[in-house]
Amino acid sequence: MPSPRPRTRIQARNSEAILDAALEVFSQYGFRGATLDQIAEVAGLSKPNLLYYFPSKEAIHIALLSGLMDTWLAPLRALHHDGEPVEEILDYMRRKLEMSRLYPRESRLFANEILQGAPRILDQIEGDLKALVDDKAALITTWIAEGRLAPVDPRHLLFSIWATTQHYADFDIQVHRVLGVEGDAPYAEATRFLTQMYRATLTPQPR
Amino acid sequence: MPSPRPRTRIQARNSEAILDAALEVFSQYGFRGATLDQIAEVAGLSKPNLLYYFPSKEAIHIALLSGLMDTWLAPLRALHHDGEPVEEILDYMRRKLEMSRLYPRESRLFANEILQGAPRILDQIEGDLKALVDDKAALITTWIAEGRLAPVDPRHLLFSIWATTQHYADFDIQVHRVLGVEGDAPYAEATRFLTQMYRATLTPQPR
DNA sequence: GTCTATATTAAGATAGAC
DNA sequence: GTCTATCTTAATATAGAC
Repeated sequence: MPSPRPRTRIQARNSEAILDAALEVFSQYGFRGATLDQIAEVAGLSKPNLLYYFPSKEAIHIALLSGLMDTWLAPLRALHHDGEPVEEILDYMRRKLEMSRLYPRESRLFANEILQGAPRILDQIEGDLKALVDDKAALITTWIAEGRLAPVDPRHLLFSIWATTQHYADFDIQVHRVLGVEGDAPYAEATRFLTQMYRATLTPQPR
Repeated sequence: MPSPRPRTRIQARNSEAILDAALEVFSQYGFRGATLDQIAEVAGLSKPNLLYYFPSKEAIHIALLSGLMDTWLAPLRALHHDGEPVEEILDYMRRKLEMSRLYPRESRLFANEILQGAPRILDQIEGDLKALVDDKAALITTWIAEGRLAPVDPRHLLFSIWATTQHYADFDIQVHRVLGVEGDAPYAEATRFLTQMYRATLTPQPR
């Protein structure tokens, strides 16, 4: 679902600016905590002009969320059966971590939505997301049965990958303050640590 | 820091009810997204009566947060040097997971505060939390040097424990919908999975 | 397409009766 | 201590000029 009427160049540019500003504000304060004044300020437009492009505050929020789930699931969709299982899952984890690094605002928007009870994406969670998880859990179960992966609970494995990777976007500020650093340094360290952890967890033990 | 003037029984009971209702609402919608009307509704009191017990919306929020950090750090403080290292850390992880199960609202309040840039607890993050993490990271480093723990990055290990355990409170609704279950069942499964994962990660490999 | 001005509702907070 | 009524500000949204 694209943003409304992006026909002329100026319309496309302003729609973009509004969605970008809205992502900034919604991802930090949630739907109800965000205000159109803030979004207009960040977008560099007047508040009525915002509502010329989108019919309401909720319409802006929905426009942001509608594309989000697909983007968020893409790394998991790319988990294929043709590679070496441990490395396949490690690649998935690293793709997810890279998403946190490149799109922290999208991660926080998603986190805010879930924290508030997922009122606008519950259907997708019970539909697309659950179906995809069921599918990939079956693949992981197959790998385990073949002895190519240590016997782990596939769904909780996926939860742990989501949790550990999204943590670096959602709890960004805590990570930086506790480490006493700025910038992307934590991501390099996290890649090493998480690779080590999941390799140890997933590598089958011949005994 | 206790809630204000809990002298008589009725005052104590109402203060309790307000804080409990506020926890419910703030943890779901964040500070700005929550309204006094909602809190009053949940508490079963009138809005002016709320403001008889607390001087402002912010005062209620601060009362909730002020005790939260200590509660949240208690499990980590209890990580001692006298046990067997792998089991000590597993115990810590399980204490943290149990906190998520028993106090999901507190976990979400904390998550909301961090997502919004931690405006009211940044000092404690850079102070108490960082100091505690530095202290326990040193302990973990010692264990590693003694060969009693696999060589892992101690701070990212702690981040991963926070992320994986808090996930079951903060993303509660997603976990339940994806698994297609209700109640505490996910916690039992998570305990098994996370115990397995951290044991594999932390057990030193003699080679 | 964009703005100023404004209508309308909701939210935080207070006054004052009981 | 608790309520109704109300003040004030802020927020969503619209009207209408340019």
